[in-house]
Order: sequence, then C-alpha cells, then structure tokens
Amino acid sequence: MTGKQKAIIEAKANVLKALGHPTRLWMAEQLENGEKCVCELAEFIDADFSTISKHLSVLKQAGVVMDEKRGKQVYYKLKVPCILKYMSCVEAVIRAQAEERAVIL
Amino acid sequence: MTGKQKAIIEAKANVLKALGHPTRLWMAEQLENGEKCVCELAEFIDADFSTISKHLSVLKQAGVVMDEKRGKQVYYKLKVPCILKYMSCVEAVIRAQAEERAVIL
DNA sequence: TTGTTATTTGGTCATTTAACCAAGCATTTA
DNA sequence: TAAATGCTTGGTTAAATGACCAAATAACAA
Repeated sequence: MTGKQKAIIEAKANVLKALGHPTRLWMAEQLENGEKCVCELAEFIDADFSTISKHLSVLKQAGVVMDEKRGKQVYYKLKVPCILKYMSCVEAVIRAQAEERAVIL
Repeated sequence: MTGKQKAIIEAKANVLKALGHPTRLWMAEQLENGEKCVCELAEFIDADFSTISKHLSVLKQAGVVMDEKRGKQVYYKLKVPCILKYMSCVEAVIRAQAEERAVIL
C-alpha cells in the first residue's frame, strides 16, 4: 500500500469512527432534516453541555458536519447529506444480527 | 426516545465503530471480492497475528463479517455486502475535507 | 503419537476516549 | 456597563481500545 492509499483509508475510517458513537450518530440523524443549533440537540441528550459540544467537534473534525455562528447560537448541519443514506444497509446488518441472536437464545 | 430506539441506534453505532479502524476497514474492503482466509489478509498487514485475529472478531461481533472454518484455515466473508457501497459517500466527505484543508494551507 | 501450521485467547501495558466540572468567550439583553 | 445566555475549552478521571507476547486449541502431516 502506498502512503496515499494509507492516508485515504485512515481518513475514511475516521469518518466511520466519528459516526460510531450513539450520541454522535443520533445527532447526525437529527441533522438530516436541516440544521439545528446546539441547544436544540441538547434538549434531548442527557449529558453535560460540554460533552455535547465535544461530540459535535468530533463530527466537525471528521468532516461530517459544519457549523455557523448566528447571534448567540451555533448552527450545525450535515456537510455531505448522503452520509445517512447508508443507514438502510447498517440496519440490514443489525437486523441480521438480531435474528441470529434470537435463534441462539 | 424509547428503549428500543436507543438499542437500535447503539447497534448501528456499533457497526460504524467496528468499521472505524483503518485495519478493519481495509479488511472489510478486501472481502468485497469474496472470502479470504486470515492468512491471506495477514499477508499485507504489518501486525501481530493475534492483533489481526482480534480485529476480525470485532467485525464479527458487529455483524459485518461471518467466518467458517475449513480444514486448518478460517475463512471470513462479508455478511451484508452493501456495507461497502457506502464508501463512495464517505469518500466524498474526505474529498471535501481535503479541499478545504488545501484552501487553508 | 509427535510435530507443525493456522488461528484464537489471555495477560499486560500505553494510549485514547468520553464523561464531568469549572472556567473562558462571545453576543445579546437589561 | 453589567448580567445573562449559548457554547467551547481545559483539566481530571475512569473505562475502553489496540498493540504485543506467550500460551492454548484444532486440524492435518509425519
């Protein structure tokens, strides 16, 4: 593998990793219907504000979202909306898993 | 959020997290063209065999791959091949990121 | 049966992650 | 200008992760 190929795979993995946390994935899904300010997201998350802010910064770092300050508030939106189109397949994965476990139990 | 919704988002995040490591993502991509035994994957990965084996078990746990022992070898394959269709979008994300950084630098 | 090959498992350790709290910084409101 | 609001940053800490080594297991070969 060349250095470039390695860098690409690392960047891709980083995007997946950013979405690989329940709170962050939930946030990204909320942004599917348009931008939201931090306070709107925070309303439904049971965690410290600083924790929420840090999760958003992980998503931003990875390139999943972008932010814009307007007045007192900061608005976040998806940068590349297709990122959530994937979820139908991810759901197929977990459905298969669930069925399998059901058989085992 | 109901307990079920929470469980679903956790399971989905778990799949993304499993793919969110360069080595594991690379492995999953290798399996796109059909099953491979551990030794075939290991050939190109500069890590201990035990490390490779553990990465595969993370992918298996998450439901991304399945394994089958045949003779002395264990073969792994994608369980739900669509899991990699996504990558075109992930690539769009990292391309956007790269362009942005290029502008900054 | 003994050895060899292919892979997994258990243990250890350094690093990273994610949570909280406290403090900091803009922006707006009083 | 002072106080309040909305969010981020820095510090701390416990838990999770990922790497390696050594040992275990399983299947085949000698």
